Amino acid sequence: MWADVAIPSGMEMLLSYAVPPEAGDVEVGQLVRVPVGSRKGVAGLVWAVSAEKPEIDPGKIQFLERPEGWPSLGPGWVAFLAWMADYYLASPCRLAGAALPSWVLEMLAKGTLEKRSAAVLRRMEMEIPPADPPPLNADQEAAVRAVLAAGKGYAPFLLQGVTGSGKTRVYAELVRRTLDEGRNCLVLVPEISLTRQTRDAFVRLVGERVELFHSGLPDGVRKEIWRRALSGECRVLMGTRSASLLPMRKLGLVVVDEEHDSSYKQEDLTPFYNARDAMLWRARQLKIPIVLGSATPSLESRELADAGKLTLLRLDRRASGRPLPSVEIVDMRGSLRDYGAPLLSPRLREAVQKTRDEGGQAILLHNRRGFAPAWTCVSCGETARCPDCDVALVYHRAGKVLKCHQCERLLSLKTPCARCGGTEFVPVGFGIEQLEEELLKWIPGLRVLRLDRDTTAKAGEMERILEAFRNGEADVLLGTQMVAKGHDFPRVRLVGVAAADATLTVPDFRAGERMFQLVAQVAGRAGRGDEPGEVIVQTHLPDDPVMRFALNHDYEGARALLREDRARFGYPPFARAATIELSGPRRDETLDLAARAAELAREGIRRRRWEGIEVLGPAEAPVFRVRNRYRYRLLVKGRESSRVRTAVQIVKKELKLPKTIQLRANVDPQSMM
DNA sequence: CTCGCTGGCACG
DNA sequence: GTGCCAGCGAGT
Repeated sequence: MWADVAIPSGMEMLLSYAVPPEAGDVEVGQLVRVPVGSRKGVAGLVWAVSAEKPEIDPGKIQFLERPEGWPSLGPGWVAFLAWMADYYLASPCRLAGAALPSWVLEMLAKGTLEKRSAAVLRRMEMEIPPADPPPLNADQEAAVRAVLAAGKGYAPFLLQGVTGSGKTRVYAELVRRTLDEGRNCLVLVPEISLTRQTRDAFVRLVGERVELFHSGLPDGVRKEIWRRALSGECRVLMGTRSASLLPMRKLGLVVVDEEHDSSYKQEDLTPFYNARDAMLWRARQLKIPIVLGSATPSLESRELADAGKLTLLRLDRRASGRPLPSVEIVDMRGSLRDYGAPLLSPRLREAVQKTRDEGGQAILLHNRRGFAPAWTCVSCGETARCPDCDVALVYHRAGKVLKCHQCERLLSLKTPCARCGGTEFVPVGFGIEQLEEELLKWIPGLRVLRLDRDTTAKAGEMERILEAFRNGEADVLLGTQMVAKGHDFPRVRLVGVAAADATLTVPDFRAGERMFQLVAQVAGRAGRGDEPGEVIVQTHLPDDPVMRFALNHDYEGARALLREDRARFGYPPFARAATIELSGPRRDETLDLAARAAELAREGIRRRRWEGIEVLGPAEAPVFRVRNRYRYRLLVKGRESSRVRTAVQIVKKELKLPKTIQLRANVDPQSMM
């Protein structure tokens, strides 16, 4: 018996090994130790088994070793990873690397099975109050019944419910029913920042242990969850993107909350995958129901619903019966001249002040880190740039540094001007630190907590800040993107968006959709308690049609408009796309290879006589140089995903790359270039 | 002539 | 990914 083994690494190929007679039968999904080159005892995952001898030099074949005490992760789970590898054009080895935590690999290599730490177990203890869910309202009841009626088998749903309509209540009911049948549940949520409170609310609704899993948790805790997922002890798992790769046993239901959220798509590290789409495949494989939920479904999902590929369930009324909060728009054109405060209009300032004076809380959102997005030389007008990347350095007043938001490199404020050597600079533009300062200046004594990547760099800081806000230790929670999502603070009466159009400045076909989702989500934050909510949106584009729809909570209107644009320009959901990025230390060499890649793709398409598929580029990436590597991109666009991916595969296979040049393929990219 | 670094490659 | 070997430049 022989086995093809994936070695968690950057390797392209599987390696074949002989199964020693004493190991008995080896199953796909087993963890093994194998020799690789001169290294012995490297961890690997059995990807395939065969009774036939592999077609390689028989002298090369070595034996694998089956370690004691490790259960198999299961052929089904490996089939899932194999689908991911195939669909997202990543090697099995990469998938094994992404899905197997580093501690598994280390313990496997060392051959020691560490025992569980009492401290970790103590930390993971939680109080489980008896379930105390409010009764389902008619809409919720109908949604639950629709899912249950689908019975056993693959059943995908899109639960479109306005903010405050009680989607969570529906999830909880479905989870309870699934647990009653002795099956386990996976609930995906978009960001770390909101997992704990969502979990706590969920525990009360379900009356069952709900494990949390995300990359911000200590290693020991993740280790224990992984173990419990695999043993089937973990009955309800709530986690972020990475939780989709856990080897959950007896899975009977998947929920993907806020399915439209872009954080489900991993695009910084390979494999580039979308956990939502991966879970759709997984649910089909396991023949179980899956519920994608959102107040503002992605155009893709909503289109699938129209096509009958997802069953649309709707919750059109708020559970409380209260109307959606009114959204007020403040025209910021001329704000600097008129108010002297570029981020804080008098209207927003008064609203914050009033909220504070009445004992309420406010959430303010501004999606720009730092104090000023530019640092400009007064003598020659040159803007300070990162030496390694093609971006302006951001002035951080709190840390008294210039920061590159691409590579996080720090530079001293004393760094002389690259053009004229000048040493005097002025900050230009307005970041979140500036809004913080304006708030403190205009509203004396205001207690502000800032939540952004810079204040939450330390582990646990995010939770601390959110907890402090929840405890009423501040009047205002001021944050970037991360405060928009799903937080449910009962005392929040006011939500303000400082610059709602900031997302539109990025050249991206999803910019409009993102702005709509942002404003709609944020609008849903206010007035969740007993107080009516107030939402103030500042913008330089008060007449933007997407903005108007967002203000009126008009999803259908926005969808119709965005859909028209996408259809006209041939973007998703009307076309499928993939990008190929080539990066290298030398500009011309990288461009030559990118051009060659484009040629190969076009040639492949021509040879197959495929119509309706095109290759655009090479073009410079939006940030051309990062960490001193030049980046060129190709875009492959077509009606069928399989053809688009095949075109990319042709390039991956046929393009000979020098070691210094990197190729990264991105299937279903978040943005086109 | 040897030591040490770097790049390219194979690993079953 | 990682170790190994070849090839080359600097030092004794």
